Amino acid sequence: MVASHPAPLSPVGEEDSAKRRQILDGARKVFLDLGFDGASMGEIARAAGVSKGTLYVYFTDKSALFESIVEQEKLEQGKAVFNLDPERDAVTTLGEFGRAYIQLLCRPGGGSAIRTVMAIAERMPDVGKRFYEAVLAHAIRQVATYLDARVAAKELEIKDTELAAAQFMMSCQATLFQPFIFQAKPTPTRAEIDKVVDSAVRMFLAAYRI
Amino acid sequence: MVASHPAPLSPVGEEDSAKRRQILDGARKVFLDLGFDGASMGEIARAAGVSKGTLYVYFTDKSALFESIVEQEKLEQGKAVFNLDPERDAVTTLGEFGRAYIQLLCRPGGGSAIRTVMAIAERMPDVGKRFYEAVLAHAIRQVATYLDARVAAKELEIKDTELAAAQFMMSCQATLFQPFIFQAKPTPTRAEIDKVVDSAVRMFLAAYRI
Amino acid sequence: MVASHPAPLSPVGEEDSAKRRQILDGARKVFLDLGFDGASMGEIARAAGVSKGTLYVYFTDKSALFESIVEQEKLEQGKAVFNLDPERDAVTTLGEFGRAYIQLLCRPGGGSAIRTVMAIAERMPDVGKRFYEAVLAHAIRQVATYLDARVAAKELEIKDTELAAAQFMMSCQATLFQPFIFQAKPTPTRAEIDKVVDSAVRMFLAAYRI
Amino acid sequence: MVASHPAPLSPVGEEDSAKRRQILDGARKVFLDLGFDGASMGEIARAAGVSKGTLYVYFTDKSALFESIVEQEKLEQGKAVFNLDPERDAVTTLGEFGRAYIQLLCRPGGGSAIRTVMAIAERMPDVGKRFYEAVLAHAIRQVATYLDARVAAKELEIKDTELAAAQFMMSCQATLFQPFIFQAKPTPTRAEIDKVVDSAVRMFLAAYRI
DNA sequence: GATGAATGAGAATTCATTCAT
DNA sequence: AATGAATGAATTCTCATTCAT
Repeated sequence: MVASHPAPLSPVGEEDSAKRRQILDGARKVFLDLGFDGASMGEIARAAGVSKGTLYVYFTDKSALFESIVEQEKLEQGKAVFNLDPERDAVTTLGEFGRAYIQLLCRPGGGSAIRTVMAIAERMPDVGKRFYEAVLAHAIRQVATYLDARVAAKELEIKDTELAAAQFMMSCQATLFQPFIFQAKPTPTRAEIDKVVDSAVRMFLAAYRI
Repeated sequence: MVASHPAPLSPVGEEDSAKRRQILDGARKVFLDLGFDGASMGEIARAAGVSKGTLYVYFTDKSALFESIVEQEKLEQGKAVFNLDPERDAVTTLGEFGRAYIQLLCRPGGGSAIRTVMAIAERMPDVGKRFYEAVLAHAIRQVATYLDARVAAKELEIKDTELAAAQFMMSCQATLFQPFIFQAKPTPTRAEIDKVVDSAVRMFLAAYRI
Repeated sequence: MVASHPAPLSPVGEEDSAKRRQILDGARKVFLDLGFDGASMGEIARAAGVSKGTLYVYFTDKSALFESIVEQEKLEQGKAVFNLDPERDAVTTLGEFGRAYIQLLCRPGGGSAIRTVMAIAERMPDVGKRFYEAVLAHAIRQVATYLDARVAAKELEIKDTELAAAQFMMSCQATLFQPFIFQAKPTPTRAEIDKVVDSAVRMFLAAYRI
Repeated sequence: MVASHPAPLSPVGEEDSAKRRQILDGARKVFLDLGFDGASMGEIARAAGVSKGTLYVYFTDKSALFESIVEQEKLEQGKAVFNLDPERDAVTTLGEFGRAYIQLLCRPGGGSAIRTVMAIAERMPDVGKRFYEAVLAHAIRQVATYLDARVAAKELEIKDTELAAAQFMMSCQATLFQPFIFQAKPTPTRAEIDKVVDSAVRMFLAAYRI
C-alpha cells in the first residue's frame, strides 16, 4: 500500500475510515455491555450514530463486526505495556506488574471484554483462541521472558518459566477476579489489590528466589 | 408420607418427576453448549424429547428453567467431595485435591457451566453471585478450613488461610483453565494436570511450610 | 322423559347434573368478567373447581360452553318478572318497571352479560340474535302487552305499542346505560335512576295519555 | 415548516405516511370485524398488504395499533356534522338529525366501532371512556345546545336539556340499534328509520313543546 | 366419570438483513 | 456512500384440546 491513494471508492477498501472507526466505537460499547446475543444491530447503529444499512456497508454481518471488535480489543489489551525491564529486581517488578495486571483485568471494560469473549468461545472457538493467544498468553510470555532474564541474572531459579509466569499471574487474581466476573463482589479497591499481589509476590519468591 | 407415593397430582407439585428430570437433562445440555441466548426453547424441547408446551408446564419461563439448571449444577458441583482430611499432610492432600479440582473445572460439563454462568452474570447478577458462592467460594472455604488445621498442626504458617487457599487453587489452574475455557487448548491430559499441580504444591509449600 | 330414571351412565345424558351446574357457575363468572376470548379454559376449570378434562366431558368445546352460559343468562334475565299488572295505571306501573329495568341492565352482572354477548355478536350472530330475542325483545313485548291493556282501558292512545314500549325503555336508559357500559361513569345511583325514569315516564305520558 | 415537506426521515416521525395509512386501513377492517382479541397481527398484516414486521415499525404493539384505530374512528364519528342550526324549528331539525344519527350508528362501520369499543371497555376503560366522551357524549352536547336555543326561542320548555337530548336520541334508536348490534335484524331501511324517528320526534315535542 | 399430563398450532414480538433511492 | 423502509424467519409463550389411566 502506497503512501497516498485517490479518494476511496468503497468504504471497505479504506481500512480505517472515520466512519468505520465510528461504528467500531459504538459497537464496542454495546457488545461489551450486552454480549454478542444481547446486542442488537439496531442498538449498535444508534450507539454509533449511523443507520443500520451503513453497518452492512462496512461489515458483512453481525459476526464480522463482532470479530472486528474482539480483534481491536485484542490489539489494545495486547499492547498494554508493562514495565518488565529485565534489569530490575523481581520484588519491585513483579509487584508493579501484578498491580497493573489486576487493574487491567478488573477495570469495567477489561472484565467485560474477557467475559464477552469467554461467553462466545464455545460457539466461536477461533475468536476465543485468538483472543486468548493475543492477550492472555501474550502477557504470560512477556512475564516468562522477564523471568528468563532474572534466571540468567541468578536472582531466580526456575525450570519452566512460562508455567511459573502463569502461576504468578493466577495467584495475583486470587479472591479478586472470579468474584468480580461473577458479580459476587464489586470492583476490588486499591488496598485489596495491594494485599493480594504482595502476598502472591511473597509466595512466588519464597519458591523461586535463589 | 410413606415410602412409595401415589401418582403425582400435578407436575409442578412433584418436585422431581421423571418428566421434570427429562427436561432438565435436555435443557442442561443445550444451555451449557449454547449459552442462555443461544439456546432456544424449541431446541431444548427437542433435546428433552418433549413438546414445547410441556416445558411451560414444568417451568414458568426460559429464565426459570435456566436458573433451575444453574441451581442443579451448583448443587452438583458444590457437593463435589474432596478428601481434605485435616489429619493428612499437606503435600499429599493438596496434590490430590488440586488434581481433582482441575479435573472438575476442566471436564466438559464443568467448564461449560462456569462459562455459561459467567456469560450471563452481567444480566443476571444474582445467578452469578449465588453460583460463585455455592461453588467457587465454597471450595475455597473447604481448603481454607483444611489449611487452618495444618496451621494448628504446626505444619504450615499462614496468616490469611482463605487468601492462601485461593492462591493455591488459582495457581493450580495456571496454563490449564483459561486456555480450556477460551477454547485455545483441548481438555488437559492427566500428565499436564500432574505437572502443573505438582508445581503449584511445591510453590505453595515453599512459601508456607514451617 | 319420565319422572324417575336410573343412575345416569353419562353426564351428558343428565341435562342438569351437579357437575354440569358447577361448571356453568364457574364459567359464567369467568366469561362475563373477561369475555369470550379473554376467558381461558384453564381459568374456567379453576373457577369451577374441576379439571380441564372434565370440561370436555360436559361440553364439546369452548364455544358450546359459552353458548350454554349465554343460554342460561338468557333464561335467567328473560324470566326477570316485572310487575306489569294490566289493571294498574301507567304512571305507577311504568315508573316501577323503568327503575327495575335500569337496575337490571346496570347491575354489574347484567351489563357484563349484555356486553359479552354484544362483543361476540359479529362472530356468533346466532348467539347474539337468540339473546336479543329472549331478553331484550321479550321485555319489549311484555311492556307492549301492558300498553295494549292500557290502550284497551282507554288510559292511553298508541298506534304501535311495540314501538312505544321500545321508545319508553330506551329513554329510561338515557345518560345511564351507555356511559355505564363504556366505563365512562360508575354504576348509577338510585337517585340518578329515579330522576331519569321519572322524566321518561313524564315524556311518555305527555305523548300517549289520552 | 413549509407547505410541502421533503421525504420522510422516519416512518414513525411522519404522522401520516402512506404506509401508516395503509396499515390503519387494513387494521380498521380486521379489528372492527373481529374485535381486539379476534384480530391477529398476521391477519392485519395480510389485510394491510404489509409484512408483520412493518406493523411494528409504525406501532409499538397491538394495543397501540388498536388505540390508533379507535382514535381515528372517534375523530371521524365525532366530527360527523349535523345541521343543528339554532334558528330552525324543532320538528324539522330533530327529524333530520335523528335520521342522520341513526344512519351513522347503524351503518356497518359505525355499529362495529361501537361494538368493538364496548367489548373492550372492561379491559381498557380509558379507551372506552374517551370514545364515549368524544362520540356519544359529544353528540348529546350538540343536541343539548340546540335545545337550549329553542328553549330561549320559546319553542320548547325543558328543565334539563342534556337529559332531554339523551332521551330523544335514545328513543330514536328504539327497535333499531339494539337488534342491529346484536345481529338480530339487518341494517334498518330508510322507511324503518323514518317511522321510528318521526315517532320519537312526536313523543318528544308532545312533552316539551310549549 | 374424572383427571391431569401432554401436546401442537398459533399468537405477539424481535431482529438481522436487504434494497431502492 | 449512506440511508431508512421493509421484510420474514425465528423466538418466546399461551391455550384449546386429547388421551391414558
